[in-house]
Amino acid sequence: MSCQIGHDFDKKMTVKLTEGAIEALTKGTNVHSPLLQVLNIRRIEMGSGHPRFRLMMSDGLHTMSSFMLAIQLNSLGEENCLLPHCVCLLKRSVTNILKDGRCVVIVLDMEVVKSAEEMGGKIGTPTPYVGVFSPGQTSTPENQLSAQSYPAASTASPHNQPSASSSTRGPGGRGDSGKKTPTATPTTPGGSATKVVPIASLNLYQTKWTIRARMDLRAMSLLRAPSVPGVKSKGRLFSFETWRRREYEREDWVLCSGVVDKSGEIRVTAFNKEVDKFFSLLETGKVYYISQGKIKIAKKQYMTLKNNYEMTLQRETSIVQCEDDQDLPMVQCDFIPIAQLEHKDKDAIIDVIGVCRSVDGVSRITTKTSREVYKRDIHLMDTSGKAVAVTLWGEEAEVFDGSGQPIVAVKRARLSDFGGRSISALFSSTVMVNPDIPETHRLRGWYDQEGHALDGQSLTELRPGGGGANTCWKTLSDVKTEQLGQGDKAEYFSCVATVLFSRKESCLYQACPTTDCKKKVIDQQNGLYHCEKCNKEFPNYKYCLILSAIIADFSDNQWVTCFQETAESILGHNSETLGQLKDTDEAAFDEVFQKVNFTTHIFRNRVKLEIYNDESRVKATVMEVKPVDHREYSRRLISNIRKMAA
DNA sequence: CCCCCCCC
Repeated sequence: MSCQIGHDFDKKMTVKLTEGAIEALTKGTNVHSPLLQVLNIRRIEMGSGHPRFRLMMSDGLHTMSSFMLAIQLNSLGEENCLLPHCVCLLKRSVTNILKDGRCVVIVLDMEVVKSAEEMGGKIGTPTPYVGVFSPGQTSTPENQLSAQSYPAASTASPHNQPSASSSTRGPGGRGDSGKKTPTATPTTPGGSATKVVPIASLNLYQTKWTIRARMDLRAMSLLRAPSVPGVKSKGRLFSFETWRRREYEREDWVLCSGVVDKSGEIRVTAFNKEVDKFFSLLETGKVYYISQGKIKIAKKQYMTLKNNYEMTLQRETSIVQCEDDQDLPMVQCDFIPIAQLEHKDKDAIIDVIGVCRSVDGVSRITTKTSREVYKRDIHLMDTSGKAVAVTLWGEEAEVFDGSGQPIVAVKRARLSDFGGRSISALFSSTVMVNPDIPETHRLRGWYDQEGHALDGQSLTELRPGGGGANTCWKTLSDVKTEQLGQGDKAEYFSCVATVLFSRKESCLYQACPTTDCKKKVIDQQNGLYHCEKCNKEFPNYKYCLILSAIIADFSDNQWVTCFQETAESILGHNSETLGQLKDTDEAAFDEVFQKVNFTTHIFRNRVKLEIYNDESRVKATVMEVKPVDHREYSRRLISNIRKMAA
């Protein structure tokens, strides 16, 4: 049947919606990418959590208003892409049947194919769908769904028929029965309510249990693994927040979290379908009833939570929010004062908290197994005046922002003996920036009042000269007295130095226009330029830089050569702009070089003995130019003074 | 069903 269009034939589009799709979605039968029309959209504020968008959709035959946008699609709602009457392709969704039989379709991926404007009106005369609900239910599900209840509850599977509503009862015997909401009454799919048991009592043999536990989603991590049959993939670590920002992708997903109650904690893992189903329903720090999870023995080597078992979510698993959760503890940390780390064993799993007083740069390293990974050390100090380096990995290292000296807590990190004592964040660690706990406020007050003035003694021994682990700090006179770079191979050092002079003459050259080729071209005097490296002729060239400069610190000065990137960052302009200035505005070009004088930077230099016409001399090339971090620089100077005084 | 936490 073709769709019916309204009265205004000349303005409206003809679109055939997927009639019967709503019935199929609620029944959990297969329906492939149905075309649906948005009839209404409503934003629901969720208090502390993300707002949620609820949609009334039509398939031309029926309407249903319990479509929810998964949080990762919130931008569609926020950016007004889903206006009433637009037509959408529902690419991925998951249907959840609530305890009382109401049905919620979580929209995981959806594309607007016709805008509201193009459509102009409602297609056909769809009627509210009432098909699958329990006998005796008189009203349509949409007017019963409350903002409080729908995101909290999700039953086992899309195919689970909502027959349990009449036989549900509370988890019995707990102190929460008085204020129970309808969502806080978990049942198994069979309809039998199960007893709430402590996490510590979970075992391999009993399957009819319900736990009531706080979701420690801050510990949630996701592995995304390309599904290549027969190939065990390494996967990749994502932080919870980062995943939320990502577009949903058709890949294998694994989700880990911890849940805790008074008796203990257990690791919870979900895979693909269950990730789809539960991920956008769960919130950090909320309490849920969980039943019908699969209990397995945890592998020792990956056991960082205090439990010999772990749980995998499966098709039958039910997770239902418990609103009345005051009695359950928040996720506990057992912080060890940094000073005491000296006495702890290597490889101990510990919780640590401190002021992040400095942050090293992010670096990309190659592991023994040729894996590339980001790494970043941050330095935490606590009221003991002791400090320690904490290594963050992967995306966490990449995005970490230490501005404003935040309080950083790391739960379940591993103590390492590298450099004396240091700490490494693990897959199962939780890194919290300014967590809202008393320790944070105590440390903040201490640091702002007195701690900031402390030099702080680090348990992590830095390499001679201080600074970052890889940084070899030298004064310019050290470089000469130590005869750095005079051997066979090049040597590298860093210094804080000031530009005294930079040579504007012949700093620009005509280079091959090919991307990544910086070879000087030969002007053929016929309008063409030849690149010997690419062995090609071009009608054009680009400007590149070789800048000679004198840099100086208090001890000495040094001629250095800067190539493209470092020259650009010293001069503060890109080579193309400089080339144009040189050709069009000589005075402005000169001024650039004037302004560069007496600017101070961190230089990382390469020194190597080079031989020209039987004469050898050390040539210094600038590899990297960075702004001076005065706080860190001062600390290093103080530390050097101490060493000299000692 | 993941499972790796790496490097200096």
